[in-house]
Amino acid sequence: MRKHRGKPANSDLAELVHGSMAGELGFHLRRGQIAAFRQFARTITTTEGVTPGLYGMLQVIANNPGLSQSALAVAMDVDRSSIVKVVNQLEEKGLIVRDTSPTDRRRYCLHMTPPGVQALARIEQAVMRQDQDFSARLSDAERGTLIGLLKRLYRQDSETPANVRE
Amino acid sequence: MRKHRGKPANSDLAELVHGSMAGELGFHLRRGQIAAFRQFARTITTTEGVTPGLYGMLQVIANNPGLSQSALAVAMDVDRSSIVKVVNQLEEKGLIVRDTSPTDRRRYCLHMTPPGVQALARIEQAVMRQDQDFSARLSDAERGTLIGLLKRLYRQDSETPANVRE
DNA sequence: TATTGTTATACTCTATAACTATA
DNA sequence: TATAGTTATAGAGTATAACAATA
Repeated sequence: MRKHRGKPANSDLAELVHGSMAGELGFHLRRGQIAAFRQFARTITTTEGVTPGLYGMLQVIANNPGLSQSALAVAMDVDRSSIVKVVNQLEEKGLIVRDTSPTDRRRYCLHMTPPGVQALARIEQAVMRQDQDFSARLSDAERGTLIGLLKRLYRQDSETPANVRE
Repeated sequence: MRKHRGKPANSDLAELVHGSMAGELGFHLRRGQIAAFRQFARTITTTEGVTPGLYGMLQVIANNPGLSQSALAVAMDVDRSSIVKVVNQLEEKGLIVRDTSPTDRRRYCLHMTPPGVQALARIEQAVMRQDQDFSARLSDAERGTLIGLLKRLYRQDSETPANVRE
C-alpha cells in the first residue's frame, strides 16, 4: 500500500497539463481507483490492518465456504503460488482455517473461523461506511449509474466464452 | 504488467459469490481499472512496449516541456528516487533528453526528442483507439457521464487546500 | 539549511519453474 | 498424465535513508 503524501511544496507543479489523457476513460478510471485505494488505506488499512486485496479475499472465502486455494487464486486473478503466503497470513491471524478435504487429500477447504466471521463483519461495516463517504459527492442515483456503467465496462472482459482460450 | 490468463479450466469456479462487495463502488472501480489495464497491456504494451505509467509520463513531459525530475515525480505521485530509473529508460530509448538547467545546476529540464514526439504521437493514436474500443459498449453520452462522475469522485481527493498538510 | 538528483537497500506483489503428494 | 499446494527464485514497482552538488 502506497503511503499518501500531501500536496507538494512546489507551487509551480500545480498546473501540469495532461494533454490527450484528459479525454481518456482509462486515465480517469485509474485516478478514481487510486483515490479509492487511498481512502481505504486511510480508514480501513490503518485501523484494521487489511488491504483492499485482503478484504476481498476474506469476502470470497466467507461467501464461498470450503473453496480451494486454487479456486481462490482464480477468483483473485493471481497465480496459485501467490496465494500461499496470503492464506498463511490469514491463518496466522486466526481469521481462516485450512480444513483438509474429505474427498481429495491434495486439497484444502478454506473456511472462516468464528473470530474471522466477527472480524469480517466489523470490517465490512467500516468498508461500507467508507465506501459511502467516498461517494458522498454523488447522489444515490448517480452512484447507481456509476456502478452500472462500470459493470458494463468490465463485463466485456469476463464474458469471453469459457471454451475459448486466448 | 500482469499477464492475462484465460478462463479457468475448473468450471466450478464460475459462480463465486462476492457478498456485500457487490454493492461497493470501490470494488467495481477496481475491477473496471483492472479490465482497462488488461486491454492496454494486450494492445499498447504488446506492440509499443509502453505501460500505462510510462505512457502517462511521456504525456506529462510532452505537455510540460522542461519540467524537472522532481516535478515529474510529483505529477506521477511517486518518490523522486523512483523516477530516476524510469527517466534513464526513456532516455536510453531516445525518447527524451535531460537538458541541464541554465539557471539551476542541480536540476535537469526534461524534453521530448523529435523521435520521442513522433513515437508519442503514434502511441497516442493507438491509445485513443484502444480507449474507444474499451468503452464500445457505452454510448458517447454514457461515456461522458462516466468520465464526469469519475472526476467528481477523485477530485474530492485533490481539492484539499494546498496549505493544509495531513 | 533546503533542494535536486542519485545510490543503496529493502519490502511488497506477482510470475515462472520445479517439486511432492495425490488423483 | 493432470491437479493442489508448496518452494525457490526473479522481476517490477515503490519507499526510506543517506550522500554530493548546488542553491
